[in-house]
Amino acid sequence: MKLSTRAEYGIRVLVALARAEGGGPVSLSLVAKTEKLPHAYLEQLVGDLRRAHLVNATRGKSGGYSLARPAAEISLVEAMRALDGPMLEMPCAGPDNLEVCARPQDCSVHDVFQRVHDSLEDALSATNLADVALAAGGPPYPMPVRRQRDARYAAARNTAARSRPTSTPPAS
Amino acid sequence: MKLSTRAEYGIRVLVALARAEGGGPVSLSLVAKTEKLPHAYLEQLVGDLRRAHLVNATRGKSGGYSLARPAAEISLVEAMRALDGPMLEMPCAGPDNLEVCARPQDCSVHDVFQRVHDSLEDALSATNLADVALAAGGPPYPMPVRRQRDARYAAARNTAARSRPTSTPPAS
DNA sequence: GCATAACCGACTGAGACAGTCGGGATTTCC
DNA sequence: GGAAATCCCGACTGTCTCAGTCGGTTATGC
Repeated sequence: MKLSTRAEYGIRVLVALARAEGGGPVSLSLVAKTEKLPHAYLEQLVGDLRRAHLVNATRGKSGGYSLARPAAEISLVEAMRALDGPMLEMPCAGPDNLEVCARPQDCSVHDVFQRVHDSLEDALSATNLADVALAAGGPPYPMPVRRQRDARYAAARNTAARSRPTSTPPAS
Repeated sequence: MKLSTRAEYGIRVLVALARAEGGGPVSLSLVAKTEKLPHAYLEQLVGDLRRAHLVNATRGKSGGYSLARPAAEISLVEAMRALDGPMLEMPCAGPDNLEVCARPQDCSVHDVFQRVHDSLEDALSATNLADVALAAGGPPYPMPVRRQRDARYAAARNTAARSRPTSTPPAS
């Protein structure tokens, strides 16, 4: 039962964005440097977050990422799913993977893992990014003040509107 | 967030043993056949269960495995730990892995994952094998009736008493 | 002494994970 | 119109774990 670095790093990025909420986009390189994480790798992860409509991207110089919705409205379960696929993947658990159980009438573990799955999901959905950002405390995320394109929760000009046929299954 | 087959199969075996409780040892080949699981692989897993003192083994013809304690006293969290190592492994979560967090004063995710870890553990420790075996319902585990060596919860003649220096860290 | 069981260590193929790399497309600033 | 900073994307790669297999040894019952 291991947590992937994808999930960890991805959530760190989201928390960073939450702490910078309202202050215009934050560049990935800044996050990478501050959190001491590999930039090129983060690009992959944050791509998933964007495709899941959790963050918006702004291209070009002085661009970066910002949360697509207020931090208080983004739960960790969304983040985890976007980053890591369905929770507790296994033939007999979770509404995510609808695989048919190989032992139909007599599966001894079906119910248990369903319960475990649910409690995991509860714990994650009960927490949102604002909570985490707040709990992280400390100084707000370092952020160079600069003219911003008034892009607070701006329309998602990326991804959604780009006529990409949204052929993006929520996760790998 | 994936559940290993180790955990799944191992718990299936334990449930099988729980359903046969009180009826002498059950051979692995029977379990493997009934549950349609690879026998050689199960041998590995059940070895871990034995080293964790969750099952007792009886060698020789008409031997097999039985639970080391009453099913009602074996929680799933024990089983999971024996089979799969610490829950929710990651640098910032759980009392199991005491790794030092790389971002001491400012780790934004420490608390969250701690909470997730705890709720996972709660869910698992709240359930014991007797519950699962009962919930599995259906007919009791198929089991050839045969003379038994009065080995209900017999002293753990294996493993523990064999002067093996117990150099068995709970998991890999 | 033979059949059946637990035990053990070594081996292996496939796939995931954790990145890296090189380039392309956008936007801003000068 | 550059130059620079950013997002964006696909391909590649080494390492490791997972899921099993295999061959052989030891113990027990008949």
